[in-house]
Amino acid sequence: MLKNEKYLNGEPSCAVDYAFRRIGGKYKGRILWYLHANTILRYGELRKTLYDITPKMLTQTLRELEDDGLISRKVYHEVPPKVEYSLTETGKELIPFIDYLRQWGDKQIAKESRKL
Amino acid sequence: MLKNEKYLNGEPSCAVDYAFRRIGGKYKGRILWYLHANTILRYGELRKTLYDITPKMLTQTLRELEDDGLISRKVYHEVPPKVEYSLTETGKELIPFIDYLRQWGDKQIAKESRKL
DNA sequence: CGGTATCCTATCGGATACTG
DNA sequence: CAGTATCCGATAGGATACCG
Repeated sequence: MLKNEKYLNGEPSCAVDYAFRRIGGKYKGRILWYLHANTILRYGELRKTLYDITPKMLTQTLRELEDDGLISRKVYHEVPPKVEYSLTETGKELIPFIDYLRQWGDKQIAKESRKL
Repeated sequence: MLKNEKYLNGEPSCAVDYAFRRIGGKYKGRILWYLHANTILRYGELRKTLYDITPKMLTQTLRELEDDGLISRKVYHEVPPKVEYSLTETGKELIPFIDYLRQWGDKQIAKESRKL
């Protein structure tokens, strides 16, 4: 398990590293979580929910998640256009972990506020 | 759960974000995982295990983890010096989650290699 | 509505040399 | 052994304007 050094230069050095590369980044965790909570979200809805994201970052992040097979993108060829995002099966497998992390985060935030 | 927008400018916008900030970064996941697998590791042992990390990044990352209460640092005032790192109770709470993520990563890596 | 394009800056992380 | 210090390059992310 240790010394799992089969990947060199640029490749993940272990599965933990591999996974973190796919869900790291400033907004990926939140996007996955919000998609889980709502099943389907449109581009504009994601933008409102993530209120502090720029369109550039939102598009970029959504593309990366799509390329990594964590979300799927459904385009409706209408006017005005409509695009829906949802979790893939692979993406859904990450939800228990994100939920666990969220609970842990809540606990730490509560701890911190008690100290103030 | 959504619209958890009590944190503005610089503060985490939700617990998912909060948690990702603490375990994000290029090496944090691996460090936590290796410390769990070995219980205690010295600075040089971590450096060898993370083989691709520079001393600057290792020290910096360890300090951040320590400041966030995820690991503890024990200094032996000897010559030559000896410093041991281990997980705190709060840090240990993250292990099941990291392990889940690691298994997920392993599965994806296996999937990818089947496609090649 | 759902994006692109362009430009810019700040932070992250790397290389290397040095120290108590 | 366990770090610091300094400098530097890459890249993640932000601001703003525009487009089909």
